[in-house]
Amino acid sequence: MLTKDHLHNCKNCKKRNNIFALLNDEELEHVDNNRYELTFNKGEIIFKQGSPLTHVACITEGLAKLYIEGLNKRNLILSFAKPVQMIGGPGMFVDYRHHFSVAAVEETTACLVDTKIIEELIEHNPVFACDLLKRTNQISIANFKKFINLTQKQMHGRIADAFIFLLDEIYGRNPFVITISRQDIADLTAMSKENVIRVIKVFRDQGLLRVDGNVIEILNKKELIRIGETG
Amino acid sequence: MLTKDHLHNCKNCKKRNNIFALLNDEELEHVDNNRYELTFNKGEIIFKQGSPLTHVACITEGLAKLYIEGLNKRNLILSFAKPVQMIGGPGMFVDYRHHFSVAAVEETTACLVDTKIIEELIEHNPVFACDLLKRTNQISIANFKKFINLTQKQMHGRIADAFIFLLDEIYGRNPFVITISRQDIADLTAMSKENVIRVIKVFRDQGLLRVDGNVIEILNKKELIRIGETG
DNA sequence: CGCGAGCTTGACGTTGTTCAACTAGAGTGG
DNA sequence: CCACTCTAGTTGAACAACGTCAAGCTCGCG
Repeated sequence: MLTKDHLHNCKNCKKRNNIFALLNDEELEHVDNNRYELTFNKGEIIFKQGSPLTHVACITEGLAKLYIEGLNKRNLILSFAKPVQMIGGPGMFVDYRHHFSVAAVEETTACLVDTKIIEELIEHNPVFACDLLKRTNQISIANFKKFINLTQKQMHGRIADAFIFLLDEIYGRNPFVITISRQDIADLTAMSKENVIRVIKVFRDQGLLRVDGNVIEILNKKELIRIGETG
Repeated sequence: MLTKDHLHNCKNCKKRNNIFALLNDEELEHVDNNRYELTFNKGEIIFKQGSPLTHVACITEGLAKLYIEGLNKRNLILSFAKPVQMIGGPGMFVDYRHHFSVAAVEETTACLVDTKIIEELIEHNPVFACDLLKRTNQISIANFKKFINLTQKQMHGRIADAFIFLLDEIYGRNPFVITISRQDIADLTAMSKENVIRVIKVFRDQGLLRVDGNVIEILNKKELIRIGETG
């Protein structure tokens, strides 16, 4: 399902990532000529860990999860990508492979841009290169926080963090309908799905959350933040 | 303790990082004019987490640990840096702060290069920029592996990994004298120092290691690798 | 000789996983 | 319209993994 009808071109695109604002018309057109826009159904794989890295993805619609396929079929969700976010592989300049998988959590459309184009831009447009380095660094910093979360907090703190994250970074309103599964929350917090459910139950009983199936309402954000901070 | 006597200049330096081979004479001289070489005693802080990021460090002698200061005075060691490795902060282009601390594990000497110089190089030398992106990506990939290690392996697997790492990446010979403490191994593997000691004892009793104070000999590397792989 | 820091050990309690069973809801075919 | 099935969610109980606490040890150093 390839189409360029939906968005006429990168120059006028309302859903393009900020980084493309750093390009001149000629460069933008070059990107435009080397992209594919396509839509993935819920659950479908966008990038598969281990496969060749040939394109970066820019999410224009929906929600995708970025996750490492670890030991014994266990996954670890690194982050999510929603519209306007770009997913660039760390395999660039290294081994040109994907080091994590990306899958659509909801129906998701993405523009795929050839990595060669990105590399050309890096080489010829220093501002673009700096911005990319900035983004890479921001991801590194976020990963440091994640390291501490996963290794030094216990379950309650990790789940509290997760719900604050889902509210502030993903769904952006309260109450919200979660489109990710309990297993996804487990993969995000590195715990078993059974314990995810148990901790949610505790929070619900304490009046911190209202949970009705997939509808979640954060009732006491401050307390959740406190739990997340103290571990 | 500032000196430039030890190494006459960057151009002839035998201990410079490969990345500087990508610079021309003029650029190298620019670096040379904006660096300080200094020596840190064992235990001394080279960079402090949270402090302003003004320089990157190139280790020319000794061994340093890079660690996040987490919750309740607990640290997490991200990696080590030994001679010829460069330590560049992820705060560059972001908030210009250090996001981890760096401390000398042994007496360590380092060249400190102003981040402004590095940024100028990135902007004017695309090959340098690409190489830096490559390094950043390699670190990201290593961090993914660390995520899986810390969240999906249990203590025996993590300790086995740690000793293989110390042998292959840090000390490079067998037997070797560890200059890091048990607490450091604990911070590296995200476990308590008591359990580090207990697992080492098990490995010793199983004939995988010989341990005499700080002298370690890997007796059965294959089995340790197997334990590390299976978790 | 005594002191202090790092190392070691055992006992104990807590945290978190696993396993098995059960439930609810969404699709599917007769 | 009703079984049937499949998946996600839920619960409880048993168990394993891991951290904490307290005590004792070793060794270098003043």
